[in-house]
Formats: sequence, structure tokens, C-alpha cells
Amino acid sequence: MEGPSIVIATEELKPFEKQKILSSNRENFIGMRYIGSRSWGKHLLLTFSKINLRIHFLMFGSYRIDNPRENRIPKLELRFKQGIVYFYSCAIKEIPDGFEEDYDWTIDTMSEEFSKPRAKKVMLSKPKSKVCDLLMDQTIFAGVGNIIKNEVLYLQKLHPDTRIEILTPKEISDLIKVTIKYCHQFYEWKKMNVLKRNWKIFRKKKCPVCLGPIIKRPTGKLQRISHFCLKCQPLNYV
DNA sequence: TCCAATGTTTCGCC
DNA sequence: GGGCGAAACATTGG
Repeated sequence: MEGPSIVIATEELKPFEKQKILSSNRENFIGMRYIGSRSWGKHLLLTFSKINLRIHFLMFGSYRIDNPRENRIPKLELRFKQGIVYFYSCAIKEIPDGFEEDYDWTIDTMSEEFSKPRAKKVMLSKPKSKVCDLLMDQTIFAGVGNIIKNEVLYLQKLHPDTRIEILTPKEISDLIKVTIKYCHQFYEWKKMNVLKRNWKIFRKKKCPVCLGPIIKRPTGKLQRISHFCLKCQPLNYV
């Protein structure tokens, strides 16, 4: 689950704010109140009256409200007066009061505080790194996942293996700008249930522009799968 | 039916 | 101590 989806989760949990937990599969939550949530990158940060949680959905995690998954045991289940929230296959960690101070909000791609100059500075300090790795770097672009990476590189006509050192400062600024814009676009599309139909390259077979084949292979240090069109995203150097 | 994959952390080795 | 790769974890849509 990528950053924009976590923002949507915080919104879907809004109706339960200030509500008391009537029952839970975790005894200690019973009787507590859910205070609210916020997101940082791919972290869903939940505040309760006596505890704070960080939920990370990793690759397979999900949450449901009111309609549980069949034959699945939730990692956490919270029943309120007007609904039940279920969290599946996620990493749940308790975090201390005042955790907000531990998070750098200028790194969170969905935050208004995101600092493009900071991202640029960090990228320029890693000239040998490849764009595919830096876009996925959660200490630069918290919340960007593999879908956003692929779509942004396609929009910018950048080959995933492009090294930072061959980009002009303007190209780096544009890459950052488009990444942040796409994160918000992803959020809008997901809310409207039209996200998948708007993918241009991710899990596609043909390039929507030149109709050429889309290459699908692991790239960079991270070796995460990249989808790209060699004709539209050429690698212009060795 | 099989298997890659919207991801991160930890561990051991050099 | 840093960097790296492997492994662990865990699920399901295509």
C-alpha cells in the first residue's frame, strides 16, 4: 500500500474519532477511545486514549470497515458503536506519545510540508544512484511505492537505470515536482475508483504512446520490478 | 494451479 | 561500522 492509500485510510477512520472501543481481539483496547490518525509515508499512525500505534501494510496488508474478509483472522479488530474496523496482514507497532516529533514531515510526499529543495539536495548528494532507487527511497520520498515509481518515470521519459549525475538540475526539479503531483493524482484516482484504468505503464503490455513492447525487469539496487518502454524512456549513456 | 508482487526489517558476512 | 545480500514475513489476484 502506497502513501496516498494511507491518507484515504485516515479519512475512512474519521467517523470513529472520539468513539469508545466496545470490543476487540486485543483485550487491552477494550474501553479505550480512538482519538484520531494521521499518515506519514506508508505509515498509518493511530492515536488512542492510552496508546499509539504505527500500522504498516507492507505488500499484502489491508483494512476493512464493517465487512470482514472471509476466512481471515485480523491482526487487529476494533468494534465501535456504529461500525467495526479490521486490519489484516500488517505490521503493528506501539509508538510513544509525542511520536509526531520523531517524524520528519518534510519527507512525507502527501504532506503540505514536503520540502522539494530538501529532496533535490539529497538527490544531488547521491550522483551515482539510479532514479528507480531514489524514488523508492523512504528517506527521500516517503510514501512512494513501485506503482508511483513506474508511472512517474514513464511520465518523465526516464529510464529506471538513469543515474542522477547525468540529469540537469532542472530535470531533477521536474522529477520531484511530478512525483509529488502524481502522488496527489494517485489519491484522487483511488478515491474515485479509477486508479487502475489510469495506469499508463504499470502492468501494461504495450506503450500507450508508441505501442512498443513494455520491458518488465528488476532494476537498481533494490531490484524491484520496473515497467518501461525503451523507445520512450531510452538510456542515453553507458 | 502457480507464482509474482502496491514492502520492510533483521541477520550474518565481508 | 557500513554495505550488501539473503531470508523472513504473509497474501492473493491474475
